[in-house]
Amino acid sequence: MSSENKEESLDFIRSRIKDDQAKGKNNGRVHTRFPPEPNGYLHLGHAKSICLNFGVANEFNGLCNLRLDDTNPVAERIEYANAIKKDVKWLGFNWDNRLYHASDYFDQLFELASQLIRSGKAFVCDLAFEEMKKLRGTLVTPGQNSPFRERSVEENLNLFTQMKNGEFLDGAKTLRAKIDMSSPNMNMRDPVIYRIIHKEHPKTGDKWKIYPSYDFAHGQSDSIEEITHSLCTLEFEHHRPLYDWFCENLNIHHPQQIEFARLNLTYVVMSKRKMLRLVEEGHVNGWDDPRMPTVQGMRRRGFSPESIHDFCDRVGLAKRENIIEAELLEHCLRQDLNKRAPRRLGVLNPLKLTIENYPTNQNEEIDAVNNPEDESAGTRKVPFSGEIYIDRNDFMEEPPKKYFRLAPGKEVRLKYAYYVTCKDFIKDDNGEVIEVICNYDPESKGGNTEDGRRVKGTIQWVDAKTAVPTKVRLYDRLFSVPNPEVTNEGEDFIKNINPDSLKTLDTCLTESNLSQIETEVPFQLERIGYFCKDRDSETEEQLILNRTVALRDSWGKLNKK
RNA sequence: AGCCUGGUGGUGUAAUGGUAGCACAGGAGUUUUUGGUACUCUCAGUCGGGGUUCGAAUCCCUGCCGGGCUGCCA
Repeated sequence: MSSENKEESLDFIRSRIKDDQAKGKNNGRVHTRFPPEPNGYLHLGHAKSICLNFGVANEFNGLCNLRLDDTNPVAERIEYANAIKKDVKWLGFNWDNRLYHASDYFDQLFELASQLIRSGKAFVCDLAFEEMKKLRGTLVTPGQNSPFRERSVEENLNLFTQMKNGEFLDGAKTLRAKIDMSSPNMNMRDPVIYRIIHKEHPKTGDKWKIYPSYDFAHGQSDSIEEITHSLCTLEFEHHRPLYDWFCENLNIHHPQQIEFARLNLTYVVMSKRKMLRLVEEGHVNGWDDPRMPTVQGMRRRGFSPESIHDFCDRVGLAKRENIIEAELLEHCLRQDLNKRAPRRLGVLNPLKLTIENYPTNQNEEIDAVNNPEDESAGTRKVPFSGEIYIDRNDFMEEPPKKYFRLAPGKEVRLKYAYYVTCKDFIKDDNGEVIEVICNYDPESKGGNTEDGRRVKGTIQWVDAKTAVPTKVRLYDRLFSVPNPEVTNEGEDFIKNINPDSLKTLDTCLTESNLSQIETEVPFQLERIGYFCKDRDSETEEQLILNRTVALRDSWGKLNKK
């Protein structure tokens, strides 16, 4: 029954692939690819596509290639290509020996273009950019044929070879497919398939002076790699007729292009162009800023690959436009971290707490549970003494109703340690509380007593002598509105940046066990949130923590009302 | 304006002619040595109008609304 339900709830792409496989299309073979252009860093939207393509291959007993779509040397860089490979790997996917580049196929692509010329289906056009634009027509009016459309095959072949040899300047000539200038689909109005670019290519050096356009490179690369299902986002829908036209007219293996809606997330922007602006204008500290939805940013923030997989599984797959609520991402993150992240103690805004009746100069080691969700994580020793720090917001001189924490005369449990009762507190000249004086109950070691008395409040603490001075970066949403694209007249998304998306706390204290924590491996500071060590800790020679995500806070929520 | 495409609770996604379900978010509660977690309950939906049918989210017609398309970007 349950497996039946599972089958029924396949997304539209998977059910289509399943049908194809059942019908024996491509001999039941399933082969996908993830084809990023190496002109920027991967983001969560790419992660969705990666999970889809590699996931489908995995589920249908097929393969997925990684292909760098490097057909335009003007924008592309090796640096990006390397980052892409690293990110895909980090996400946990394996392309084995199937790393390809569109540029691997430049010879074959040139030959395919020549074949098109020989069959009278492509021609060299001398029209300048503006003239070509003019003749293309508009959305509602048909275009006109290029005056160069009827050149002979021989002339076309010669000119194309001359283009290849670098005998013309950039933009002087193009190779165009000969399709239909009156097509309602602009992509079919004799699209350019090769353009002249005198620019060194990261992979092929100065061998080529002409480069294939997306439409001519992408589908043909799919075909060469014998891809069966070419999954892409909705904006390529109008290109599918062209994709199909090339395969048919070249008489080559014909993969099926299927389009799906791209991922959008609230409180961020997900386009390369907009993200570039954030970086260039200094609104964030680079592509790997933990506030960025890039794979590298998320990694630095403390996201696990598993949480991203889970998210990509849950966002679903369809053709309708969507904006996923950031809360879902946070949910996936917390769910993963909750069961795996070790617990530690720390205070963000330290307030001194002195235990008056604790024996002077006594020290102890308290046993603390590493993860209540995972018994195998065991316990650790945490130093304790009569001088500790608690978090400033865990003490109130005049507590509101239902405040379970420390206040004059009230008793709380120091997590894993003892019950303490507030006897007094000290203020400075500004009226700010600077120290809390307590007595502890020696019988309450471990956090409970034989008399079974109920102590509702439990707070975290750190030992004054051994605590590690720590800098903490509290990250919040990059934008202050769910959809940053929605702006007033004359303004743009930059206006919607959340001015408080990063707050740095310099005087935090964390338990001594944190000194040997690994970079980018998240842990939980109990009652606060999940954090991980930032790589800046090395250069600044101080423990620097990034807040991955806060714990859900029903007390804070209650107070907002 | 033309062409393509889509419209199911707040959000996302199922149900393909037969009881509109799931998740997140919201609300209420139980448990709790994290105001965390877990668990329970709950709020809330088929874009409108016609038609076909015993029966329509699903099929047909029509209207409305959203997205995309006039790069030698991908």
